[in-house]
Amino acid sequence: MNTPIRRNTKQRAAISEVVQSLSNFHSAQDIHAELAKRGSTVGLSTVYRALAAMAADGDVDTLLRDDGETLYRQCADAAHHHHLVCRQCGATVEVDGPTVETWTQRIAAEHDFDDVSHTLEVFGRCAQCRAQG
Amino acid sequence: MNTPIRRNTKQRAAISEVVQSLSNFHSAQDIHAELAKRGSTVGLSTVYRALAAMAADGDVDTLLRDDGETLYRQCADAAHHHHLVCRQCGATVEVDGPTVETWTQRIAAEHDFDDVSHTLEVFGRCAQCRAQG
DNA sequence: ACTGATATTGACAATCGTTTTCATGTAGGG
DNA sequence: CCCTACATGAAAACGATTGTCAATATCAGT
Repeated sequence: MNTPIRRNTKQRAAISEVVQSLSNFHSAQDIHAELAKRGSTVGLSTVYRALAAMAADGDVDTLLRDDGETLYRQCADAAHHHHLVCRQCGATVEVDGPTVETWTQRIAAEHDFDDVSHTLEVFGRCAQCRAQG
Repeated sequence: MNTPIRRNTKQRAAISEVVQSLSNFHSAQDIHAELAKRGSTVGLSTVYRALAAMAADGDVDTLLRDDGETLYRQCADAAHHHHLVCRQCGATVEVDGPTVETWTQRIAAEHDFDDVSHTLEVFGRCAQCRAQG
């Protein structure tokens, strides 16, 4: 049950590079397509595996879309934070929520729950998209 | 583009009954299986369609699991609320979060976002499961 | 550098939840 | 009772993700 040692490969470097160059959240398939567009021949399975590993290491953030598709994003802050995402253009703002964190703790304590974690995402329409209509 | 009129059928009644009898969150497949166990022959597609309709009408709450599977639950309170779910046994507590609601509004306003909504779920381990180890 | 143990890759098949298709059944207003 | 839309169910289609497995590449130790 020991975690396998992680190796540095061209493929992972390429994937990492693409994820960094893309702002906002993108699916594994998106990233694979972008990779292909740039001439890379990385396999789709590899993209999935690399992204999963990066997410496990906390190098990228994940977001579950309504339809169940998983989206990945390179975040500026490695610490725990949440996202404010524009429903239309996908523009993403990283937000810190100390209020929410303490609220979560309190709720858990009140109901005698242990080892708590939470998921929180905020969706809306950004100023730019609103201006356009 | 007008919403179709909703009809009352035996199938939907059966599905509704099962959902009510099951506490906590369950997948469409779970519900279909439970239906079968009780002698009903409702088709899987029908279960999916009925649950989607019920969710659209706000009659049941939905929860997206990490692996993308959608879970459904009959909630006591029809109003907006969140859930504190035990990771182990699935026990669910409905919690109200005025703090979170106002925080969300503030964050959205600060970044000039419009028409905001949010998803928030809290996971943990309940007292009972902790006692068992 | 060479080597060996082992992590990684990629093409493809398999899985699995969910949606669609379409012919048939049925609710419910007139 | 009769329409006419909506609903059903079986099966096929779908789409994201994961597994398989032989070939390959990484890297620590020599």
